[in-house]
Amino acid sequence: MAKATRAAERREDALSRERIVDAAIALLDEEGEDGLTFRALATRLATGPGAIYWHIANKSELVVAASDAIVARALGEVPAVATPHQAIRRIALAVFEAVDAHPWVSAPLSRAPWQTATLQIFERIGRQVQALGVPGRAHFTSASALVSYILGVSVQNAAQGRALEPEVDRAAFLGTTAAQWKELDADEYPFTRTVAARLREHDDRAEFLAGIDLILTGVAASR
Amino acid sequence: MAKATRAAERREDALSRERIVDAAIALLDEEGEDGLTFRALATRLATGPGAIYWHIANKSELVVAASDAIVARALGEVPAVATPHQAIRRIALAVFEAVDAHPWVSAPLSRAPWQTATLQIFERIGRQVQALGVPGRAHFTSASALVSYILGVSVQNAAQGRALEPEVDRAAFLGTTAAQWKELDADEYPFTRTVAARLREHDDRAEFLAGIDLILTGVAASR
DNA sequence: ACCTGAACACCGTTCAAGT
DNA sequence: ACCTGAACACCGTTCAAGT
Repeated sequence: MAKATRAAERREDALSRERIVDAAIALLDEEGEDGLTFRALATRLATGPGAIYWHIANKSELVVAASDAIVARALGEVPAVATPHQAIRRIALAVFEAVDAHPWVSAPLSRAPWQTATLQIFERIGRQVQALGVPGRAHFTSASALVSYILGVSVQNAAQGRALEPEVDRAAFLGTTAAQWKELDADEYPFTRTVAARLREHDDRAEFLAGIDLILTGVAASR
Repeated sequence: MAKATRAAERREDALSRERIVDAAIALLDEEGEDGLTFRALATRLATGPGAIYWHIANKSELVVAASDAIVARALGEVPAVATPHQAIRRIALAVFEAVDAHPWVSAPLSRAPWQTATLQIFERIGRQVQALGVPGRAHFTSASALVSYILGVSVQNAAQGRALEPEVDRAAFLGTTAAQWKELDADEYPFTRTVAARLREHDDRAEFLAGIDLILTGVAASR
């Protein structure tokens, strides 16, 4: 190891990929997607914007690394449970809540497919699908469907949260949306108008898990 | 109607929201997401960038309007079919293929929830769910799950396509990915390694529709 | 090897001035 | 009412120069 490298490692304020990613996560959480700029990040790391490029290729790679870290952390905290069905629900919920807490994860998750984060979710879900005891040829399809659904809902939910003014609470928001839906054109939106009433008692997490159960029922039926 | 307005309407090169959105779609299709700038758009419309702001509030609204147009067009072309199950597959496939052909639709679709496009898909799917004859309380959950899945897969698939170099064909890409999956760490990715072989015979559309069938099986079981 | 920060080549958006 | 285009306030990224 070169002398210069060791010296840099010893300084606790030395730049590193890890420190940069951590600072990026903090910035994204505090200021939102638009808050992450190389200038703001450099200021936070007490350096110039150019320094970051020695450790990371570009902004896209930085955001992907940040989202990988969030997903890895979330999956690492999923507790072991008795049945594969329960395990799948736990993994799904962990992803949902991670994206809900860090809405900026949506962008890399839906922009960079089969990155580490997606692959980790796929792997974790896939193992439980295997454990369900369905035929081998159904494994890939079932795991893919579950992962697509999980990502789809999580991304949609995060967008919902982002669109909301912070001071508007969920109940008020659902009430407003329900009212809007009821005023839609009766010929164009008959279904939406009919289910608008149901929106008031809407529970995102419960609805999300109900969808998981729907898919798992379908998977079980393929036995 | 004011004289000035009528005069403008008569000139075939007069600016209008519709002409702007059409030009934006063309630009997005030809140059990709980064190709849409107010300067490029203004050049194409033979005007200055400021002129556009008279008709459209900002870039976000423009991209949402463009994606709404794409989805509306795609849904408008879905043929009527015999069974609700078949109809749901057709609607799903129409969305999938629209997003595949216009990958930039992904961004507004996953960023602006319950915009016109999402609502239209929800409505169309919902009507067919009603026709399936499941109990009323299951309508909302079933339609939501289907829409989330459809959007999830479509967005993920579009990202896949965008990541690919244009000259790399699908077969070669799947081969490379399968090879990469097989070289993953055996302890960390046992499932992914196992299903890697299946990737070579992977058919995106077939896999997508298999997922739809999975959910519909689950919906039917809730009767 | 790693850091600095000015500079480059862009953006979206605004706005005074025109017609 | 609608259009023009210069100007403002930013960006991500590069790179010569430093240590």
